[in-house]
Amino acid sequence: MLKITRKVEYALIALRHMQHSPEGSVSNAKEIANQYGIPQHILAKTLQQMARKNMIEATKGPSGGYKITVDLDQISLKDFFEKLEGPLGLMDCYFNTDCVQMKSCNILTPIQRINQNMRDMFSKTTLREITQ
Amino acid sequence: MLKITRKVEYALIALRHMQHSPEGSVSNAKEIANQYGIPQHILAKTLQQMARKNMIEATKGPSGGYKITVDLDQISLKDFFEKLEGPLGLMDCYFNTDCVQMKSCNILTPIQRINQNMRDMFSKTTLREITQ
DNA sequence: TTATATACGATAAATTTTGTCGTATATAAT
DNA sequence: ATTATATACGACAAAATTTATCGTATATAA
Repeated sequence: MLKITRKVEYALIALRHMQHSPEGSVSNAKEIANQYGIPQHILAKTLQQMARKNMIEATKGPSGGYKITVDLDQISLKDFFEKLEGPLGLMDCYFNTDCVQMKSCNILTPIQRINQNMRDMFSKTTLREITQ
Repeated sequence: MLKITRKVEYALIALRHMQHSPEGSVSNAKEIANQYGIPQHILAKTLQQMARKNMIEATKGPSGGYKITVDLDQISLKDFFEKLEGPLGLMDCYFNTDCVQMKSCNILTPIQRINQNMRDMFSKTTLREITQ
C-alpha cells in the first residue's frame, strides 16, 4: 500500500544517472540498465515515455542515448509521478466521479482532505532534491 | 500508484459508522456492509483484524457486533495503516534490507527522505480527523 | 552496408488485491 | 435444550495491476 511503482523507481534512477553524467553527454538504456540491474527493455520504454513527456531528449543510432532537457528544479515530484502514472490520489474518487457509493460514502470529505495533504507534500518536493 | 487498499477504506468507513452510532451500542458487520455496499465477508474479516489489534471490541451472538474501544485522538493514520497493512513505505527498501542493488542504488538516500516526509504526514493526522 | 540504439505495440508472467466458501464457536432469545 | 444470529478464521479462487518479454520497425553513426 502507498508504494511507488518500479517504473517510477527506474525513472528516478535513470534521471539521477543522467544528472551526474558529463554535461552534454548522452546515456543509453543498456548502460544504465546494466549498471543498476534494471531490465533493459523496461527501462527503455520508461525512457521513451519520459522523452514523449519532454523531460529528456533521445538521440537515435550508434552512440545515441538520452539526456535531460528540463530544469529539474522546475518539476515537482507530483508532476513527475503524474507524467508517468497518471492522476495521483489515495482513492480513485479523488478524480473519478463514477463510484456508485459516492452519495452514501461517509469518509469522502475527510479522505479528500488527506489526499490534498499528500498532493501538497509531493508538490513541494522538486525532482532535483531526488537527483542531486 | 500510492493508493490505499479497499481493506483500509472499508475499515475507515466502519470506524466512522461506529463513531457516529449511539454511545455504548454495537454495530454488526451485516448492517454496516449493507449500508455502504461493502461485501459482508470482507468487512467482517477486516473488523476481526481490527479487534485483534484492540481498536474495537467484538460481542458474539445475536444482537452482537463491534464497538470502538480506543481514543481515536490517540491513533495516527500511520499507526492505523500499519496495523492493517504492515510497514508503510514508498519502497520496500525502507524496511527491507535484502535488495541486492542496495549498494549500487543511487536514489536510496533521497527516497528515504521523501519516505520520512510521508510517514511524518500520516503520523500527524489522527483517526479522529477522519471519523469526526 | 552494418552495427547500434531508439520506438512501440502485443502479449505473457508474476504479484497483489479482492472476494468467496465452508466450518467452528459463542451467546441471546425462545 | 433448541434455534437463530453473529463473530472467528483458514483455505481457496477470481480479478486487477504491475512487471517483464518478444518481435519488428526506424533512424543514424561508423
